[in-house]
Amino acid sequence: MSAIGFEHHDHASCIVSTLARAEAHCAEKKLKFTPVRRRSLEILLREHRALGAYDLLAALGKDGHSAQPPVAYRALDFLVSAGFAHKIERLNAYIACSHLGHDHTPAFLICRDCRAVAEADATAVETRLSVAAQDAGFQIERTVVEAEGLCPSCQEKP
Amino acid sequence: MSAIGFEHHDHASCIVSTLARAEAHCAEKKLKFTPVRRRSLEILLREHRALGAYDLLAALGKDGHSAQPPVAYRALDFLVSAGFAHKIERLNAYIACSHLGHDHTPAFLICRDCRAVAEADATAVETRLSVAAQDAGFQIERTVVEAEGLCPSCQEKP
DNA sequence: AAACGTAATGTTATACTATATCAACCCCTC
DNA sequence: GAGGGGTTGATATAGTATAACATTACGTTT
Repeated sequence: MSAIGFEHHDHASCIVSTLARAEAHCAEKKLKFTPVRRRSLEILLREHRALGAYDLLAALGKDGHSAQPPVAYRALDFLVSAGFAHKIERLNAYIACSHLGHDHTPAFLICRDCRAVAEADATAVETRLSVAAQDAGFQIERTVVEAEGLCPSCQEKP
Repeated sequence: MSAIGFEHHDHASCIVSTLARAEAHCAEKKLKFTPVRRRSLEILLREHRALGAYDLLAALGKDGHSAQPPVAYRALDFLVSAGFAHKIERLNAYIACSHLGHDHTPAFLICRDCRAVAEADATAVETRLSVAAQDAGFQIERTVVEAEGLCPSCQEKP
């Protein structure tokens, strides 16, 4: 498992290429990548951290979009259902997907100090859970795996 | 892994024995099992499902306790930190622990239809995740594992 | 027994998260 | 160019959670 999020990378090009992939995905699936939706994804990518719906809303407001809560929630719902973003249940916040385009079950590593979030792969975890759930007759549709703790840099602080 | 929650059991005796174990645990650890806290656990046990803080609050109100939100949240915080209850992040709700007394990392199976919640053991999941996180330099303190889907009885419905 | 410290509770107010509802608009198609 | 489905705009309100401070309870020290 490799975790994306605690190391540096070329952020500008990551934004551009992710937007391009999102664009392509929408074209292929006949989804409407409208201005609000596109702008919302841009904001999530640019911030590169988990944003609350109201944080997104404020950012949208700054560039002239309507700033009522449903606008943000709709955009987030779209991004999540399209697989462009994930909701972090523990934080009631949303983050751009780090593996856009790949089918995956994400696990999140959440730093309780700086709130940084890394996305890791939880496919193995989900598989294991799924088999076990079957014993109980339960049919899993979605899995939330979130670990809270300290990221590398916050472990060094006092 | 065995999941507790989707099958029938002797509910009355389960409540009594769990309360007794909680009592003993508090005595040993010098924790104060005050009336509100005890009553809150009783309510969670009796309902045997995930309750929102305001559901608990309403139930507390019915038997004369003060019914301001902080009362419920404080009681829930106590129960959770003592290990008597768990928070289901996906539902913003709380449920009495099914394995009180045993040290464990729970996983929850949440039915999206009837909202029933079963508690399973996620120790293996957590171990696996923990090792993997170490590669990223991340130190896990707490893990949330929640699976959403259909419970046995809701799979049979149309 | 009185004074003190700490933890728990009571109470008010407010912050934060999320959705219901309905009207207006856009685009596509027939 | 009329109808229909999906998106957006806007208002209102529901649901979840905590800050802040006053008060009470209780064990410990003196």
